[in-house]
Amino acid sequence: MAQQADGTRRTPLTRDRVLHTAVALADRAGIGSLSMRSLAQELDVVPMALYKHVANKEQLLDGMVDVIVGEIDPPADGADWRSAVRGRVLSARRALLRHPWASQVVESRTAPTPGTLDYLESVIGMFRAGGLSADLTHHAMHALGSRVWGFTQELFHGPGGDPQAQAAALREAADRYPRIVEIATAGAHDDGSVVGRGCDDQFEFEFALDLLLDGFERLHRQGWTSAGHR
Amino acid sequence: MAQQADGTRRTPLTRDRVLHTAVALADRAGIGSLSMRSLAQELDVVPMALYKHVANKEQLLDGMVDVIVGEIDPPADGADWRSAVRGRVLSARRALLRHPWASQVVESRTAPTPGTLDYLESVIGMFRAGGLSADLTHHAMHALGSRVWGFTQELFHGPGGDPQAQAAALREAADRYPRIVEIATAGAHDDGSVVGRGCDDQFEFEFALDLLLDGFERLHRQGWTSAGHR
DNA sequence: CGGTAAGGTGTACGCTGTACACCGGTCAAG
DNA sequence: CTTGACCGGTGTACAGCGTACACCTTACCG
Repeated sequence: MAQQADGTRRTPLTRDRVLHTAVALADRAGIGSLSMRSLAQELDVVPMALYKHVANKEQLLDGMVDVIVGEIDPPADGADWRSAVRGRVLSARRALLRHPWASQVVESRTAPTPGTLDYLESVIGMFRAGGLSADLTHHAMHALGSRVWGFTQELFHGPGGDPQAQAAALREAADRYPRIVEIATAGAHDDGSVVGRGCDDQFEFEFALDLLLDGFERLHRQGWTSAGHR
Repeated sequence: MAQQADGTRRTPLTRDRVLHTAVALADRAGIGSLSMRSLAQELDVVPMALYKHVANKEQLLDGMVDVIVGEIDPPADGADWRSAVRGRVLSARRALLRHPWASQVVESRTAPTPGTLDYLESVIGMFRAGGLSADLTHHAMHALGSRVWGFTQELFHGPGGDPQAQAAALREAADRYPRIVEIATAGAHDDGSVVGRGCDDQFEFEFALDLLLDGFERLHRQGWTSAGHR
């Protein structure tokens, strides 16, 4: 045992190795083909061996989330709260985009992981250090929602197939959904002649993020409090 | 066949009956216990019978989404775009909240359903009727993201267990996550003595929605266009 | 009256997560 | 030096899932 056929000792399983291999496998093969069995095979081990390092699959996914959260850059210091938050969130976005399955897994978590709590604690700290009240910060965090993670909940982010064909199908339905078609083409590029590649996700994300941060700043400056609104 | 033991003719299966029974079952037993087998049993039919009315489970979920979308009130007319959109989105929220599993299922859809497209078409129409440019409307829709459905992507919306115990655990970790604890209690109620029931979701949702709508209105008034920003 | 199609049935397959018993190796205590 | 406990990897097994496929009954239409 702990020996391979050729007699060389196998690098032992650890929780870390399990987690990082799982992340790599999900990156390569998609989250859909990550099963306890496929992961075990990847680690050249029997499926049940994983359970010595991870309580169950849910906890495996929790651990994977924390691996990704660990890739988020530390807070920049010396910046005003607005750009500090902005920068951190965009860093989270970069981390999440590196792993296409990540947003889906983050969404599916039912309880916060330790890494998650650390991250939130730190983002909240930025608002507070900037002088925003605990009250406003509370509502700001809710307003950001999943956007703190750097992703917008896209309506229909799925594989979607060939975008060319999809665009064609949409144009075909232009009499039923004229405004969707109009909106889908608007803002996509300067020449609106082709439906083409769709719109710039990064731009859309920053647009919404800045809109929210602008709102927070405005409310902060005018000393807004939730007291009068409830 | 098509007879029950007592000889009375069984009401025949239809796509609609399948869909509505599925919704009711998910409401009652939770989305987690909705399987093709459990749904079949509910309909007093063999599992494979469902496949004569629904291509597969994904399409079943699509159909269930459209049932919920069908519960959204039609647009109010005669209102300015801002309150028209607001009202419609809040109606969507009411529909979604009636079915706790709905937001999760909506999120999991990979391609838009017909009902979904109708709804989006109509919301877009409200912005356009209010005079917003196709460009601004495009970005506005992206900014709203899943909020058009009336739900914020909550960080960790899970069962979470006893909130009392959860709050106690959080307070216990107050030295590790002091700002999270502070923020969790802030804005929850006027007397901050108890962590208690958490915060008012409805308020949080409307706060963020109004912040965004305010932003759209401001940009609209100043004739904003995305051209200069990219 | 007979053929066709629609709809409900039964069986079976491959996949999933994971419970539970087992067992070899390492290491500490007697 | 032996013994016993524990840690970590193994093997088998089970219940549940979605669903492919062949079948059979019934309703209807020419």
